Amino acid sequence: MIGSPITPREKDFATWYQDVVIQGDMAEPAEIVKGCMVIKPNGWGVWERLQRELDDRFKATGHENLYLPLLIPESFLKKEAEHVEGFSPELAVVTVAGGKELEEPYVIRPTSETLVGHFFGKWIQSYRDLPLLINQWANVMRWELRTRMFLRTTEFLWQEGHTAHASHEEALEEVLRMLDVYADVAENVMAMPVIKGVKTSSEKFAGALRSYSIEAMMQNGLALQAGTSHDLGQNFGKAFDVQFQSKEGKLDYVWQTSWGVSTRLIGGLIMTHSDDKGLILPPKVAPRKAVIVPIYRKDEERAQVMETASKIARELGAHLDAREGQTPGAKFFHWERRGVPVVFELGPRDVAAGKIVIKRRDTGTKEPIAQSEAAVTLAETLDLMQRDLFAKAQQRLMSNTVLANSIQEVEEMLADATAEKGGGKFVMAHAKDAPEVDARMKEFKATVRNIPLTDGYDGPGKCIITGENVDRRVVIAKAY
RNA sequence: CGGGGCGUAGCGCAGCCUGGUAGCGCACCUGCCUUGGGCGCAGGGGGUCGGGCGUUCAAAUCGCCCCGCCCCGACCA
Repeated sequence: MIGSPITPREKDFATWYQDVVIQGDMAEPAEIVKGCMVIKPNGWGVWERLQRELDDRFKATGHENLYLPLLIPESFLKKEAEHVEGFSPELAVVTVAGGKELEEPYVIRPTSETLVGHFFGKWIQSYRDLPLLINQWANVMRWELRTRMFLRTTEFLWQEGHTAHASHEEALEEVLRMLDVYADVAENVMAMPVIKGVKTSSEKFAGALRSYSIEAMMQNGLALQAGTSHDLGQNFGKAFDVQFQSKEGKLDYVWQTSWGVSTRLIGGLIMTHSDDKGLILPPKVAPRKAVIVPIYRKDEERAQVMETASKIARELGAHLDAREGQTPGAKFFHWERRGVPVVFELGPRDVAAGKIVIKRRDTGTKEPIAQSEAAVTLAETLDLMQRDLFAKAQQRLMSNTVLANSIQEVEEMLADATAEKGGGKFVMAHAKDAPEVDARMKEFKATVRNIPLTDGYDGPGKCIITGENVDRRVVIAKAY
């Protein structure tokens, strides 16, 4: 329950994560619905902020929101061979409705490429209809065998962007543009450093030509795919007969893209910043940036403290914790585990001196400041905390990234890494995008996370499995 | 689907082996007292013991069946 101790990261990282989610009042398992969760107000508040940051950027890049049905005719999924093969194991299917067996079952959307294909076919006739840039905020369902709150649940929330273009070049630009948007939000809003890259063929989205991802490193060194952007080529255009007439009067299939991030981001956020005391939220995503805890003994002290506290709370837009019957100590713990970036303490001594104590969640540092400077100091502190959190995460990413020049080295470096015990690393090695390479990695439960878009190392080299030349090192890690 | 664990008050658990009609901590309610890092004291409310069947004078406890949840693995954003 809320108020219970939090398992230290050292002892068991996976349990720590669960504890932080629950103690931080972010979410709880929906015990009555297998694999699903209840996202509580503190967690939903973070999602709302992420949504806004993302949505603003989608609009700024010319996209419009719409909404498509939750149910998809089963036959739609089957139109793209690779797509149906990839998704069929995890589909939930509606076969009975209104008390009758349906003639054709509906699948609950696992993603909407097929519906989009159908409607794009209706909406697109000529090159004048292109590019078509849409996005949907929705829930999707994938029947996962193993779930973890935020990281993988049966039902989850996301946005899925879908676009159609007249040329492959233009589509590819879109794919990379949106990957940049994701990296921007991850790094500058969530303070979570990521590596942009291309997925290997065996890890790509079912039905795509190529998939791109941003990969983040959690505190246990495991990788988390935090966002994906797909170059769908003409695969869905052909499957759903989405043709347009070019300026020259020729018919051609459209070039499509799709891209998405989900509530999984919140899991990444938690595993990037939080500590053994609970949640730590970067100021830009925190539903409550600052809370004031009043301290008093007698009634006359209470009156004075509360008057000053509510005045400052109004000025700062901070939340005043005016709950009666709770000691200040209990309140400090309460806000600490919920990840509030800044907590102010205001007692009789401070009121008398015209001061207030400001405390930072991430560092735990506490200092008295003049009340008149509270607003400025708060703004500075939030700004500094945002940057410090990013710097700290980036430092961790760098110090846990290692180079390897043989498959044995890679295997050794990742041998002890698990979600519970930690010890994960990003191992940079030369490796080809080939099935035998992925298969070899799988033997020790690692994967090629992606092939970075920019080479931060020593350029070309020989693949550690096939010996063939490849032009850069790839990210190999164990992942969620 | 395989391996492990667990279902007893809102939450966390004890009781079960050795049957006798349910208890502890936290939370909650009332009063007093306290308040600069989880206050204290006193009193109080709250239970189909996951479900079904069976054994028995008697089942939380023994037996059989079922259901659910969590963790670990195989699949995956």
